[in-house]
Amino acid sequence: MKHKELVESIKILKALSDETRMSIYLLLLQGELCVCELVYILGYKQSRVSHSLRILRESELVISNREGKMIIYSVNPGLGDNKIIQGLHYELEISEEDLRKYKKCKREQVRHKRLIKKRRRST
Amino acid sequence: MKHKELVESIKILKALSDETRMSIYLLLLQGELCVCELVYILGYKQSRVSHSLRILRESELVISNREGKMIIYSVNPGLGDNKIIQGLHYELEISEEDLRKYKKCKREQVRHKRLIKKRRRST
DNA sequence: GTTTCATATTAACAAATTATCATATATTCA
DNA sequence: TGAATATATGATAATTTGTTAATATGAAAC
Repeated sequence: MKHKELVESIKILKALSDETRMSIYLLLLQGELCVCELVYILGYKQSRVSHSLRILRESELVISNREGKMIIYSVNPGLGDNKIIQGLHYELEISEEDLRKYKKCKREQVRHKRLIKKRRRST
Repeated sequence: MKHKELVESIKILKALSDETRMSIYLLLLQGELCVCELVYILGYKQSRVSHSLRILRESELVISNREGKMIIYSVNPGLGDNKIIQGLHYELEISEEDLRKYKKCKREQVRHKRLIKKRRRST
């Protein structure tokens, strides 16, 4: 049925037609991130990020993988040959501020430090 | 400012992330149409079509031109080199039913008959 | 086992969106 | 001028969406 494809595409468009979710998506385009890194970079409440990620997941724009306590999100490679997505990647760019924060997050190794925090505290 | 482009793109995505508006847009991709033709094809209330067209107009996805009593809508040719739009055109297709109705509308010359209706009646 | 940490989920609420009805505007024709 | 036609607009109710606070889940450390 042709109509189903259309509904799927509309779901993708709707998922990205929100600044919160678009910011997250553009960040994930830089590389995979766990939820706490996204919270760190964007400064949003954790539940806000989680809800947004759920919608991005349900539209199949992103995928997730558990790694221990953390859940790592990344863009769905299966959508690589979708022309809408390709156009989007060509046309849109992460904001300068988000990129700056992303780099800071990586420089400070936010994810890694969380992983070893417990260990340090217990010694 | 980079951010403004992002907001503009999100506006386009939002405008198309609705079945009513997407149907209208895909129909206009077939060729320009007046409001009464869209109402004829889609079977929606006239105000519903008008409101949808306004949002498509405000996001600059479509343009309008008055021709006498009628207002003719068409896709904005200015967006031709937008990669998102290009991907959209590649990826999405009008539904079979809408296409059938579109052809019927053209075959029956719905627009033209409206224009001459008055004349005929007055003779 | 309990505690801690990362994330998801639920519930509640305000804000935004959608479709419709009724009405207004603008154009043509007589 | 006034009637008829095509479209736009405003107001409203119904629905959906986005955010938050609070709570639940699930994994790892102890």
